[in-house]
Formats: sequence, C-alpha cells, structure tokens
Amino acid sequence: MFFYICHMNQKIKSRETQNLIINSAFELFYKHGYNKTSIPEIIKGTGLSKGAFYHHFKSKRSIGEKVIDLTVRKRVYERMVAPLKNLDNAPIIPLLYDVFIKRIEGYSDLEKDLGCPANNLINEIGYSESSFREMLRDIIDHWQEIMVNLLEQGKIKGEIRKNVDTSATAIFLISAFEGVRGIRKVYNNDKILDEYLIAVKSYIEQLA
Amino acid sequence: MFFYICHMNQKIKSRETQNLIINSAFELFYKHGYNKTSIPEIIKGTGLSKGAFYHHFKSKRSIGEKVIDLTVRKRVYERMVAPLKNLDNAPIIPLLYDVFIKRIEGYSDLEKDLGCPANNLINEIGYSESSFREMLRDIIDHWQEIMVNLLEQGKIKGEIRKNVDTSATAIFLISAFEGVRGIRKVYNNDKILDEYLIAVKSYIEQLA
DNA sequence: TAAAAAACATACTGATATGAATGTTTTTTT
DNA sequence: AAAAAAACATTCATATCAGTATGTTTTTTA
Repeated sequence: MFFYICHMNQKIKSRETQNLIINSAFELFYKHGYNKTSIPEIIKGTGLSKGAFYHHFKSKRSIGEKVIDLTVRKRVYERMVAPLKNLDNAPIIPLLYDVFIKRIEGYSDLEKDLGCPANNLINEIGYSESSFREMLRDIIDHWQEIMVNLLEQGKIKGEIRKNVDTSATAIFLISAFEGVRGIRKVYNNDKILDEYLIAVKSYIEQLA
Repeated sequence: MFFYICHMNQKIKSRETQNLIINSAFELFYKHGYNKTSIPEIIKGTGLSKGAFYHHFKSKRSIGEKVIDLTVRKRVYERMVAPLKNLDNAPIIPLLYDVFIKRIEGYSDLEKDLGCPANNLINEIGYSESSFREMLRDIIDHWQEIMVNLLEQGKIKGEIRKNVDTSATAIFLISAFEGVRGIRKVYNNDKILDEYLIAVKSYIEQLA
C-alpha cells in the first residue's frame, strides 16, 4: 500500500469528482426520473464540464448503473436490509415494526413526495433497460433473502407462526411498502401513508 | 339529435382519428414510458401526420391527460373497480379473490413484464406533473372507495370481521397489488407473483 | 526537469424533440 | 355550387440531447 502513496492524490481527486457527479445524478434521477435528466443538467450543479463527465463515465447508461450500484443499493441496504439482519438477536416483530412502520413515519415531506428511489427506477426503466433490471432485481432479492432469514429465525424462536410462508410474506411486505410509496406520490397529504400504517401494523402482529 | 345527423360523419371521423392516436399513445406510454415516447413515434403507427396530431391535441401533456382519462382510468375501472361494486350482492371474499388473485393469474407475459399502466405513470410522473397527479389520484380514490363500500357491506353481512379497518385494508391491498406489479418488472419469471399470490390469499382469508 | 498521463474545458456534430406556420384536401353549410 | 370550416399534410423554427474531437492544465512518472 505504501508504494502508492505518491499516486494517491490523483486517485482521490478522481474518486471525489466521480462522487460529485454521482450524487448530482442521483438527486436528479430521484426528482425528475432517469429519462428526464440530461447530462448537461447533471454537471450543472457540480461546476464541472461535459468533458469531465465523459472522462469519468462513458455514457448515460453508465452513470445510471453507477448510481444504482453505489447510491440506490446503499440506501435500500442501510435503511431496509441491514436493520433486519438482526446480528444482536433481538425480537423479530419489533424489528419489522422499525423498518416497515417507524421508518415511514420518519420520512421528510420530500421523501414522501418523491417516493422510493429504487422503486421509481424499477417502474420507470425496470423492464426496458436490461442492465438496470438485473441490478435492481439483485437489490430486491437481497432484501427478500434477509427478511426470509429473519422470519425463519423468528419461527425457531417461537416468535413467528410456524405456518407463515416466509418468502411470500417477505414479498408481500416489500410490495405493499413500495406500492404505497408510489401511490403516496399522487397525494399531497399523509392520509394514504396513515392508512397503510394501520394495515401493515395489524398484518405484522398477525404473523406472531 | 336528428338535426345533427348530417354533421355526424365528420364528428365520427374526428373521434375515430383521436382514438387512433390515443390508442397508439397508450401502447407506447405503456411500453416505453411517457417521457421516452415522442409525438413522431405516436403518429408513426397511425399513418397520420404531425399536423393531424396537433389539430386534435394541443400538446404532449394534453394527449397524456386524454390517455389517462380515457384509457388508463377505463382499464383500472373495468378490471379492478367494477367487479367489486357487487351489484348482485355476491359473497365478499370470493370477489376479492377474483380481483386480487385470479386477475393476476390470467395476465399475459407482456402484461407481467410491463406492469400496471396506472402504476407506471404514477411512479414516472406522478409527482412532477400536477395535472396527471390529480387524475391518477382520482383513479386510486375511486378504487379505494368502492373497496371500502364492499368491505363495509361485508361487515354487515357478517362476512368480514368487525374490527377490520376498511380504508386501511383497501389501501394495503391496492398497495401490495401495485407494488408487486412493479417489482415483477425486474424479473423474467413468475416467482415473485406466485409468492405474492400465496401471501395475499392468506391475507384475504384472514379478513373473514 | 522533461515526458507522459490523467483531469479537466471548449467547441462541435448529428440526431431528435416539441410545437408553430402554412398549404392542401375533404366535408359541411348556406 | 360557392363559401366556410374542419381534417388533414408539409415545412420550418428553435431547442436540446448524447456523444465526440480537440484542446489546455495539472499531476505523476522516469
């Protein structure tokens, strides 16, 4: 590692520039969608030029893939997946409450208006762009897998009913969560989220 | 009415041309999304010219509104809302089965791949385009309203538990349905839909 | 310290977009 | 049948896009 110390400045600079562009792109994809966002728009906020963009990324699809891989995946993982890994062997039901209920209650107005970045991309370009599709599917797969582990663990600990289909339950919870975040986008108030919260609360309770 | 018979040819022609354009636009919005679809592309399949398009519709937004109002709303209504109106006083649970389970089982591969037209639009432009937002919200509101009526009717008839929150249940079912249709778009197989079906089946049963 | 390479900026190309302006044909009215 | 209007087609204006080519500056290497 020490051999490269004298080269590190440039690599760090490069990485920082890429992050700058990726962050700007993520914000715009989130606010206006992938197709509505142009490369001139992405670089506008960064103070960089189009030459700089195409030095670091070879195409628009390429920046899309980076945004999904680095930002979107990370967000879903940190917020929805990691808390369900349950490394300290906590009770299952409260964990599900945290992720599927408390998480939503803590959203900002902007996050409510704009929905879930992953779900937005899934719906906008999930089918048409195959490289995106695979990456987005991996995100969902991973999320589901961790939930299945958690629910199976809950069965063993006697906290989840034995006759619960864990794969099905996982997809159902994920679907309802992403679905309501989409539907919320066409409302300007919390009515829809409040109703979802009531229903998902009783659904989770009923798993025990 | 008879006074206008001699004028009807032109009005019918106009209406037919508009429908031709609207149908082409719907297909393309459904396949490629609203933002990816251009007016030249819309008219390409119809044999008409751009002048014809702008004679009948004043802008791209305008055709978007027409597509939502006439085609998208109609589809949701015919498939998901009308069957739940229960005009002939049928049992409630089988009705929910029909709409939220059998309906999905009968989808073509294309419908599975492309998701729900209404949900696609909600997620792509639900927040950014306010005229669209209001129309899409009306579709969901109507759907929810009919479901609430159905579930309340079910309570009276003793087919639905008294402690079921009907508004919350309606939004939960709608969210899960739209959510899974979105998530399915990034898969190439029926795994996700099959799992959803298992879960929603037991959820509906548990309402009784 | 000179050469090489990486990190940028500037200027351009070709394609395509929305929409308007204008011309032509068909239908309706008077 | 002539005039008016509706239903189209053609052409144009303006803007913006993704991506490229070619510069210039800064950093690294030798």
